[in-house]
Amino acid sequence: MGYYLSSSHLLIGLPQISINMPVHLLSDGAGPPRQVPSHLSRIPITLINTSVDCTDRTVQGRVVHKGPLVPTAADSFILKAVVTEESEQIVGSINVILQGTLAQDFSQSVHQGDVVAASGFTVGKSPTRLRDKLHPFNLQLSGDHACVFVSREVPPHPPHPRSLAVVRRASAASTEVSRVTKVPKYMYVRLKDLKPGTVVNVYGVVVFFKQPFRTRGTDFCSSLKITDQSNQSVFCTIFCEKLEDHPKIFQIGDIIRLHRVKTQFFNDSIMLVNTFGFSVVTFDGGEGGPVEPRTSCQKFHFDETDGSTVEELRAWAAGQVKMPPSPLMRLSAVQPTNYFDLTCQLLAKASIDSTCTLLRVWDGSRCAHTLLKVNISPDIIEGPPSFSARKEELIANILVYDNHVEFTRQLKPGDFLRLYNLRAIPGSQKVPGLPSSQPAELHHLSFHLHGGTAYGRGLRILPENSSDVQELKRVLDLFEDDELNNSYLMDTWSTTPESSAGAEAAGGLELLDDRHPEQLSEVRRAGPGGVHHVRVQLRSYEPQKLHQLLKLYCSKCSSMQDVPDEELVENLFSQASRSPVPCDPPPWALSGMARLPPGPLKRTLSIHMSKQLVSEGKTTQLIFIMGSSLEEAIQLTSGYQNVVPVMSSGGHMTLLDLSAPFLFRGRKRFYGCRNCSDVVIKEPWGNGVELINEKTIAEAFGIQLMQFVFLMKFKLQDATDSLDVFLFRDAELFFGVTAEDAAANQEAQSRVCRMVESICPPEDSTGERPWLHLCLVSYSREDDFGQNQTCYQICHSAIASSSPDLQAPFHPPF
DNA sequence: GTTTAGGGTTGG
Repeated sequence: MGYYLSSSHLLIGLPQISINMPVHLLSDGAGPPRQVPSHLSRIPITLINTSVDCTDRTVQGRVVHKGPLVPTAADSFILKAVVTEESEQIVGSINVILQGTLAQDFSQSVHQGDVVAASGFTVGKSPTRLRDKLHPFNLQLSGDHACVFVSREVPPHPPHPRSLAVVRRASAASTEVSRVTKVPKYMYVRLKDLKPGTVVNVYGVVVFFKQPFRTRGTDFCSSLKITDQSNQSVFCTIFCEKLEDHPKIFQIGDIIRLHRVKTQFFNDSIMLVNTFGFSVVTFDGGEGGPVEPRTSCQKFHFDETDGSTVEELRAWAAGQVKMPPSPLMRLSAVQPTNYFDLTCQLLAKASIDSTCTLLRVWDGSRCAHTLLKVNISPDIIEGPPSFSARKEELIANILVYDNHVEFTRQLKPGDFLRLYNLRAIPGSQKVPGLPSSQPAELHHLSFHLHGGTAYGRGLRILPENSSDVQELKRVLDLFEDDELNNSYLMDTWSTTPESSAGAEAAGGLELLDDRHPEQLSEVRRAGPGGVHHVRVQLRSYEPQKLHQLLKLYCSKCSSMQDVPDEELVENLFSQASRSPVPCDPPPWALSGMARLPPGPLKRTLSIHMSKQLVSEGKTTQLIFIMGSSLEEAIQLTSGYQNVVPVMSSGGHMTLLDLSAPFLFRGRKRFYGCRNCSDVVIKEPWGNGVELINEKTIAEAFGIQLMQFVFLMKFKLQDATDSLDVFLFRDAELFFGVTAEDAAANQEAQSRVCRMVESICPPEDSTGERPWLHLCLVSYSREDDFGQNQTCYQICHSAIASSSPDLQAPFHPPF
């Protein structure tokens, strides 16, 4: 079936379904969206870039990730999704950013797994491309022309006849629309109103649960206890043969909806057991978060009343003091004898014997106590046998016993896990499988997942899209970043402050996540390895000269350097042209003199072009120039797509010193890393290379391409403390501008400058200093003296300005 | 047309 979503809620003259949602059913159908208007032609995701005209084009693919609906300033919304297109071994994935009512509609009506077609989009640089390794560009959908067509897989069976299903059965033979009229809704019984011997539907907040465990019968069993606004708590037992049919409960406070459970008496109280036609859906219990149903069921009823029921239960539970506290702990907080739940990533595992498996996990924080070391022969370890000394310090060895061993067999290194009711045990322990000559050391803390299911003991894999995993990944990613070992981030900032121009606009900062803010003093107390949401003002920032916040960064050796200024580059060019040593042109080159458009030549300027490219008529693709000034090289970019300045060295053609750009493309300049490049000029178009750009040229010349990055230091303050934080990893997201654009383009630079001034108006201006909602991640790094120091970075936060000036989409003028 | 379990920690 298809929907038409549009930010202006356009109906295009087709029947409307009576679902009370701002979504319009066009026609029934399965497979690829076939109701897409015929004037739209499809463009493969892999071909998307900013120089392709995307008017009347569609991008089609499957929604493999759907992010939360995030409120922004000015009462709007933003939602991010990832769409994947698979065809003939080519797989392309691209980030899709939806705004406004389109984001709301998408959030409500589109599920992960749906096939969508998007049109009316604009193409932008993806600020997360370095991190998510997805497409270098993204699709931006907002405004009246943007729309999304949705198609959903045909469910294997017709839905329950009484259900007002979001997903209706599609008939391949017919495109007739089945209208839904006056469908009876599900009735939900309050828990205190349950009567024995009835089959009911209920909603509740989970106050206790066990992950499914194997019974002596044919099924797995989930045990849980739920409560609701009637203040009654009721025990439930769910029997299902398949694990995927069991409730997906991640933590206490989750919301659960049970359909077709029967009531029965046991021990003088009423309880619930699943019965025929049973189905279950769960939701995160966090107030303000997106209402995303968790189910493996393809077809399930979900409408706007479900959304509000979940919200009501969340709000009610948030005000209940009797709700059990969460046993979740970071490793850094764990004390001897604690029982606790742990969210972590599995790094390696080893089967010790039939009753015990070792899981090596981390959560990015460091336990305050010395941890048990388990020496396991490398040949029984699945995953890396060892890690860097720095990382090993964060790894917890967890011994999993008895009934839980079976579940660990399906785990793979890299999985995100939640372990329930772990025990931290101090002192000497007999570890099974270890020779008695190697007893666990005294006073070392060991972690055990004991046998049995008491207190919900167990473990489960958490899906990557869950918010807890997303948060954990941000912490872990930071640790993995080698750049954080780079002392650059710790260098003293030598910039002298200078007064900037008056602030033009008062901006606001919007966190792409809605949490209760913490105070800076709490953040400081918490130490490294955490994610914090704060409400702060920006007291000052460094550097104050904007061009200095752009750096060149090598992802291979993690070195960072300033972008060379114009004078330095000019000098390198004039040095290279001062010694006109003759040079044998390479055998593949045609050589001659350049005509510089416009204006006369100031001196001899020799040029080299590829014979092959010239023979193919591609005369403007690539030019090598020798003896030119910087200015002349820049002029040549108007006539040639790739301009490579070269010089003669030992009779051979070579590049200028790598402090200079090795390539000019339009306004963009590309630099190579001095440490990691091994320059040999070869034909970049060999081996069937069709495209000539900075990547293919760098590869052919043995150059390690450097990236433009932003790096700033902010001093944040609130009523309790002040804190120095870096803006680095998520800086492009923060500014909504890529560093590469800012490097090539004055307009982008001034945009960033205005944004910084809007959140930190100069002292002498009348502008008020806005309060900013920011997400901070804390991590530990070693300083030059071997001391661990806690650092902070702004993550996952973006400027959402109310100023029209800043809000206008940015289009590079070329 | 319904067996299984029916929360509650000491254990390597």
